[in-house]
Amino acid sequence: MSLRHAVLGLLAHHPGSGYDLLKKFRLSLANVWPATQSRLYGELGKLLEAGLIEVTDVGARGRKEYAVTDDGRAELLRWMTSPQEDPPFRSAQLLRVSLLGQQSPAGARGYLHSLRLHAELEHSRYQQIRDAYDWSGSDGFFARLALENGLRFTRMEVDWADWALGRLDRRPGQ
Amino acid sequence: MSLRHAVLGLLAHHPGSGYDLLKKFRLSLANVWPATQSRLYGELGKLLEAGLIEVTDVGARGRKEYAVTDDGRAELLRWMTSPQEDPPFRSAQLLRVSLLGQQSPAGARGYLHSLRLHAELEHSRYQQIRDAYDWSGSDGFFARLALENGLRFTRMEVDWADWALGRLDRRPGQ
DNA sequence: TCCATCATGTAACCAGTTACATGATTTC
DNA sequence: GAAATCATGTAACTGGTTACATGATGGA
Repeated sequence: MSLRHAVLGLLAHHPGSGYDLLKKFRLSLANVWPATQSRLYGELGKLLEAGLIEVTDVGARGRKEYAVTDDGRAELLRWMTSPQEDPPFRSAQLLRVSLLGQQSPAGARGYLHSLRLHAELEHSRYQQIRDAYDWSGSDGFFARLALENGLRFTRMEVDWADWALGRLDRRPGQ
Repeated sequence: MSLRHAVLGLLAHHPGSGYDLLKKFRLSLANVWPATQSRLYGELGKLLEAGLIEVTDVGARGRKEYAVTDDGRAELLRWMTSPQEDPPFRSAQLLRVSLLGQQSPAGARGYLHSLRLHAELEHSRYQQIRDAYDWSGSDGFFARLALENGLRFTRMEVDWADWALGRLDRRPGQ
């Protein structure tokens, strides 16, 4: 249940409409917690019903501006220190690796290669983001931390794939 | 839609009942693609209906032994080279980091500390698994690759947390 | 005989996806 | 006047969770 908290966090930073939030999800939060438009509006409705946000303004074209309530801010802080309720870790990539024994040796090698390539592309994508922005503002500080995590993660994936490919080559028996 | 492929992969390796599979999910696959009992039985039903698996034996206590069909094997191979249909990446941890600006500086530091601690515990848990098993068999080869990914990931998280904490300390202005 | 384990399922609910639907306002 | 953008929503479906429910069998 984290889309809820992403919304609370964004609205705590600055009030806005569903449409405004959607843009933030497409930009800064896309690599961390992507959200679809329909889901976002649904969650805004639930948040409103639960009293965690409120409508502070209704503008042109039916635009509703939302802001967090005190209850919402409390819920946000509660969640901040509750990592135990996070969704369990799942990785289709690692699942494939685990099941690679069902593949031909060439297929297995090919998959590890494609993982390596993908990680490398992601890594340079993150590098571009890093180099394109000015992170000195107070706004960008924590986004920069998250980005660094992405950079290091993709770097790790490339290194790991190299290690795995090496081990596969030196594999005893077949 | 990957529980489906986890099941196909396990059954392709060796036929078995839902109960058998459940044990494998609790042991080897728990860190990669956890599954609940109810979901697993549900998926077996769907797989059967779709003709990707078949019942090869009915034993005591209503035990049904399943095996993959040719269609199932084909589907497994198709999925193996289709990473584009994987679920989108989401991380509640990184979402928290991104929203850490809503916290007090002490709260932010505390959260990064707790992340570091958690990563360290996970790392030593993986180390214990690595040291407790004999990975030389053909069976364990790919599981060992997945485990190494976990080891490197948790290592990366610890290093990243240290880097982030250092940056937080040296943060200009407040 | 009792307990652990084997063994399978259902029901209610929550989170997320894709596709569909509608209409107002601004800008060229 | 047409097109882009602003703006909000609904419906059908899939995947996942927790909790509930039931019963057989083997060994102490």
